[in-house]
Amino acid sequence: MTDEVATGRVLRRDQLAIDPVELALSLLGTELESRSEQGTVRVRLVEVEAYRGLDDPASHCYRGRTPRNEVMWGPAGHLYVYFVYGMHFCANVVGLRDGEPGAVLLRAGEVLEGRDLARTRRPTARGGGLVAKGPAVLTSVLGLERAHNGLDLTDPGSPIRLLSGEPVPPECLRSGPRVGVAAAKEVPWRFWVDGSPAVSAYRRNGRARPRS
DNA sequence: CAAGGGATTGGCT
DNA sequence: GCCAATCCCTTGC
Repeated sequence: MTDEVATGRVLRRDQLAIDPVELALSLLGTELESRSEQGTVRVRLVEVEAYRGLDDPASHCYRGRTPRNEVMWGPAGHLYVYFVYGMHFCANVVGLRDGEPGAVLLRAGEVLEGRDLARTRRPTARGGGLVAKGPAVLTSVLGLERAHNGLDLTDPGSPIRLLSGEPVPPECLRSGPRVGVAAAKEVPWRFWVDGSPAVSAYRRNGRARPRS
């Protein structure tokens, strides 16, 4: 292996096999690294949302096990990728609570490495390749698609890995309702890093609202 | 097997 | 602010 880990170490499965709400918070500040023939893109995660299995009407696995949500039943630390709106992919890190399915949607990140490749993969995104703002932009920038579903992020040899990154100062942590979720819209399971340019605009009723 | 709608985005009004 | 793009999964008949 000639690769070098850019920042921190690859996270272990036992660090991820926790309640998705807790996992969501702990994923802020970690880094997701994608390596391919095209090159490497590495992002610092700054916005995530928890989806917690059988109790959560907004979760994909709320109604039980199906072919699509299979990966959400574990093991933890694997990548759950799904296709939405006929054109976008979204990516999650699988977490568990007492053996119940769950996952954390990755909504946004700051591009730390591979800006040019990021821009090539998502030319229309604003930010000139420096930010991945929105879950579908994030997957595009990292080159994630259907084939990556189920991939183990804790395997050091995996093309997609989760790295420990730098801790986020506690005073920068924020939480609020999840974006674009019709069910359980008051549940504050969206977590983000205050002040990051990559974080989505606050939304209500599924639409963007101007900042006051 | 048909139909509804979705954890979105970017462009246009 | 509004809406089209565009596929697939899930549900229900």
